[in-house]
Amino acid sequence: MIDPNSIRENPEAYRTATKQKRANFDVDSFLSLDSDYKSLKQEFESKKASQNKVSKLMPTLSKEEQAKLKDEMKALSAEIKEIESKLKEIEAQREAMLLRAPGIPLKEVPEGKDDSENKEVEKWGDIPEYLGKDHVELGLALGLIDIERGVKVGGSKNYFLKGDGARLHHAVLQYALSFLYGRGYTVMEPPHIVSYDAMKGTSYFPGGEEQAYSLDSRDPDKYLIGTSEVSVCSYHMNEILDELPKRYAGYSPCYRREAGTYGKDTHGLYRIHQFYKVEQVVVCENDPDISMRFHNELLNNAKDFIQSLNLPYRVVIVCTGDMGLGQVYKHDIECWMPSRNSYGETHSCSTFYDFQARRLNMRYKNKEGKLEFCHTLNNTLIASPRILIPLLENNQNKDGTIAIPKALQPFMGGQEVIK
RNA sequence: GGAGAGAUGGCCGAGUGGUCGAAGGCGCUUGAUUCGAAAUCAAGUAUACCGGUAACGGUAUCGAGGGUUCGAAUCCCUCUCUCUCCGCCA
Repeated sequence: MIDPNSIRENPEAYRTATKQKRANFDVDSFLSLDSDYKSLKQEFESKKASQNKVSKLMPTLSKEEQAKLKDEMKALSAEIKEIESKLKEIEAQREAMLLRAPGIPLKEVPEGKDDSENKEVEKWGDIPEYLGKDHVELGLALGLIDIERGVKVGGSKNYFLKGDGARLHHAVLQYALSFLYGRGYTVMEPPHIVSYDAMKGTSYFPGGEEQAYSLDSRDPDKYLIGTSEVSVCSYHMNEILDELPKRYAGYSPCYRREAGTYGKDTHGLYRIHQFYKVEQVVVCENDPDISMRFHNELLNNAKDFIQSLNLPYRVVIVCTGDMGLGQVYKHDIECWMPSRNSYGETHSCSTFYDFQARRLNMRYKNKEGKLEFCHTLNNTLIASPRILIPLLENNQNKDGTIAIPKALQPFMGGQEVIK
């Protein structure tokens, strides 16, 4: 959520951001509604003030005087009620608009229409010779992945992992949790089913309803999370935090409807309805420098982690048109996926400033003792099974076996090879 | 799923129609006392928004929403959540 004052003070910046992000927001209709809202509210408050004044006087008066006043006050009361209902209506409209107002991208963010205009800023690792088998073939041959049966049981975009495939999947997740624990992050096992408020607070709703599974028939207002960011950020909803920063490692399954993606990335484990993710979440002070520091920390954690798995990757800075509504600064990390003959997105590192914290009503006392909204950030540490694509494909051997990266071996009982 | 009890400030807890943003206590802050501390005493101690340079004034907020009333923390309705008992259950 955007501070309405900030829109009043700097409408042009919001016009630009709205265009850049193709947000469903109109600065000028907001401003006009906002001014209606303000004047109506003032009218309401002054009428209410005179009513309160009389109410306080009432018990000191005689019966006759009271009766006389009551008749007068009846009219005022009716008037106030009418204004109040109008005010409520306009307030709701204003709130709905405000929820769709975009965060303004930092000056570092390149201008661009979509992901094709993201800019590569870093490249790491040598791309190995591709031996020709993709993860689906490898998975089938070694009994690691069974997509056909996944579809039989759960419909399209479903899968089974089995045997060493399932073990590798758990190993990489377990390793990720240990890794973040070692860097001072608090491991969180959060709710997978959340309320509308949590979805709204993290800015998935309104707007992202199509992408979320809803349990609506028997449990209205309950949704499956698409990332533990939703639960973990909402952990401090409506709270005043007395200790910052907070570093969390959220671990959860992620459920995504992937509506509108039919025919896109149909092959293998790239785009699926259910996966697991270890997510980094930071809540920190309301300060651009501090946010930037944490953005780099989160990005570095992810880079260090992939490097320890020895997966070639590149980092791109995400352009204006490919950013989410609330994000002001964002990098993606893409790992090399031989079967796609390209880098594929595996990580997404976002800085929100106070966009989510305002929606979540998550505050802290700053040095002057004043309450301020926190800043929030998040980044993937690892998402699996998508990460199995580069993991299997880049590590395949000529004899059809797969080398397990050194860092994962302890989490596979010391096993070095999948065969 | 059935039956009952409850939700008040940072915390505990009083408050069944008016002068209640809310007693009292705890906690916290400041001052007095003390060599210092404890104890004691005194004062202060919610948030948001609007107006004002400020002092200050106004409005809202007692789980959420609606209703009754000139006036609601207090009465009525709906919902959410918590607790206890019963049933079911990994």
